[in-house]
Amino acid sequence: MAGRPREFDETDALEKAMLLFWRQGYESTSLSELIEHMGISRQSLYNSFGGKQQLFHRVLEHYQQTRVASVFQMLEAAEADLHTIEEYFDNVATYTTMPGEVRVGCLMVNTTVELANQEGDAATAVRRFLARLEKALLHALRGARKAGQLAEQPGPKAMVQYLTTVVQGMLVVSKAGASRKQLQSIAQLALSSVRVVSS
Amino acid sequence: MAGRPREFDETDALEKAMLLFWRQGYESTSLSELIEHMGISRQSLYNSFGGKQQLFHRVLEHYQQTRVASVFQMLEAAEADLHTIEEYFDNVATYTTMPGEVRVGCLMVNTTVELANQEGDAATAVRRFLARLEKALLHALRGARKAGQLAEQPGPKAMVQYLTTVVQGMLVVSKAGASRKQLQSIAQLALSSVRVVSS
DNA sequence: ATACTTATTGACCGATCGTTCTATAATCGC
DNA sequence: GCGATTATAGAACGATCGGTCAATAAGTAT
Repeated sequence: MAGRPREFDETDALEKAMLLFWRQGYESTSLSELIEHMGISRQSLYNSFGGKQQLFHRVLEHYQQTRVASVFQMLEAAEADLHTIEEYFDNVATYTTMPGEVRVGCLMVNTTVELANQEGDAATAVRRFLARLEKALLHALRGARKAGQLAEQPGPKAMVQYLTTVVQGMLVVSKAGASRKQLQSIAQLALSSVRVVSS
Repeated sequence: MAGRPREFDETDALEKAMLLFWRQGYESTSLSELIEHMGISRQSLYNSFGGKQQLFHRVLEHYQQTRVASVFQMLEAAEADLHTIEEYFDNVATYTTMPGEVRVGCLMVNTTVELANQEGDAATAVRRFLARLEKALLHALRGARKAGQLAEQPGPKAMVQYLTTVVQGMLVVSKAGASRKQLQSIAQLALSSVRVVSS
């Protein structure tokens, strides 16, 4: 038996909550701000999402579905190779430096820095995300190796950890104001250290 | 004319406040926690430091004086070269993964992610720090160039931005649980992409 | 129409936030 | 000793925090 119908779209509300958490972080975002920007009442937030922590958890899921799922798909495609990884790095350089936008960086990286050492629900989510990214990059690197695009040294696992580290560094310096050009130069350099030396 | 003397050492109190902010971030650290760990009264905090924001500003200064000044000195020494930079990267890998310790990362990087897009006092401090680090690395890179340790490409400025990016990435992944060995491998790889190719 | 279920609204909860006030204590110059 | 000055301790400030309660509204099933 159904009761009164929702007056808002849950995904819309999640999206708006995400934008707020993304900009301000978890602790700095209050419930009052959330319900205002989500356009729902306090009670509706609790009915639909359970509370701040659980809303944040849903937000992290929503972020991954809407912002990074396609990237993972790209990196994990059968034909993925070094060129795919180059494209990914260029995306990072471009997306994080959109002119006129506030530098919000990456929600997962921001959350890592804010909550990774608090052993909560978000910490494990963030760690899973990182493992997932490494897995996707590893797949693309294997494709690159088959295509003869990779240097012999170092091994693929070391390469993966290196590339993810550089990406996270890029997202931090972009928050500090690095330009798109600078980030692209950084990406170039990172990739040159895994690319096979050739003429 | 002097009044009643202080019952605490200001530097000691700053150090204790720093450890708290370092572990928990700015927003997540309350005045009640601060005065408890600093061992002073609420009013003394306001008398001596002016309030939470201004205390945090003092803490950032204290951090740089006690934690990074020696590193800058090292990198900016007249005889600094690629070996000095290697040492610096190894320090980063070691310090951030001390066994048994909570992964607190670097206070300046944490603050960058938490407050860099809020245009406050901390944002400018963090930006100045980053510029300072780049300057120090640039000096060491010039020494390395003179010693014939550097690759021709890319230019020193691009190298500097690249290295600072990798360092910040290392500090993020260390918070997510990367091991010392992994960080050392990452550091190795970063340096190999600026080192001159030789036998 | 009526019972049941769910959503919305807005007041309200105790707790804690950063900050300030008040009163007392300890030191100085005189 | 006596004001002047500064530090301390603790209560108290309004505001806001995350979270809940009670009343009302809007649907469905019978």
